[in-house]
Amino acid sequence: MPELPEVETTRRGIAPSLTGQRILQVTVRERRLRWPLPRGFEAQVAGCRVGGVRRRAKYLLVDTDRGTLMIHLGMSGSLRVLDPGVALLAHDHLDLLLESGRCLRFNDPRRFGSVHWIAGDPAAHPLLADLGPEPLGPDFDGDYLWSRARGRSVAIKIFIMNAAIVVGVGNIYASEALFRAGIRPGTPASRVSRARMRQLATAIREVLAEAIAVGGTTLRDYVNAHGTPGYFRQQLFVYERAGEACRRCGCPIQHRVQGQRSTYFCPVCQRP
DNA sequence: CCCGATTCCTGTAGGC
DNA sequence: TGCCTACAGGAATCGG
Repeated sequence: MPELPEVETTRRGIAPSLTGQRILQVTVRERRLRWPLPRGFEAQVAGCRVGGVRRRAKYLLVDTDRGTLMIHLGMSGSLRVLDPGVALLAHDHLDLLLESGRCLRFNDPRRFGSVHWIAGDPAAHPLLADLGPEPLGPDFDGDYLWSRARGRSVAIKIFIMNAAIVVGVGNIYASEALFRAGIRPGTPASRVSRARMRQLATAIREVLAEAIAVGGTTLRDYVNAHGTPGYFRQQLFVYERAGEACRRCGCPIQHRVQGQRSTYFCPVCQRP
């Protein structure tokens, strides 16, 4: 499931094939995505020239000379750059035909993903306007996390998965970062010390950077722009390892449901 | 404001 | 073998 590292890997994969290209044709096969694709979308996008591809949180922003195409991969979405003539698969919802002859194809079985056309300033879009800082950017550190956690009783794992606090941290990397920082996922955010918050911020940055370096995590569906999986799965310490031995201390990894999400932790390495 | 619950969707896995 | 159910989850939205 695409979190920040998978989205960033996708961005790096598609950007060289898109930048400078004119979008010749837009084909929509399924409009019922997370937000329905409006009529007229095709006409707005066709004919645009791509300036570059950015990422904000888990959104991909394709900048063009007329506006910005914003794409979210949801939990099962993928974007691939394909040579002409590649056969359609189930859930291939959108194609952008490029002047190179290749095609950017959006596939999303569960349709939690979305595609928006933004005519104006992307930063002002309602889905982007209230987002917290980028975890790999200059505005994110332990002191920031600690100050935002004042008066918050919510569990620290829920807290760091809140995009208004910090973006891009999903279920996998939240569990992994909390393991590295030695913090129990259920600890109230306000009870995490400033020193621990600094460790947590460092752990979040490190786990995301390491995952990006190996192309992200593939559990089931995720593939990058070239159709290949990511390899961070073999570096996971706790996620989906319930009952298995902790790689640091050997104790069995525990599993809980927290905020309707699976959470994993080591009861020894992550003391209450 | 804060926080927990609900909702969207479909492929997969497990039980019988 | 086949049917049914539970589960996976990003994030908006709603209700308390």
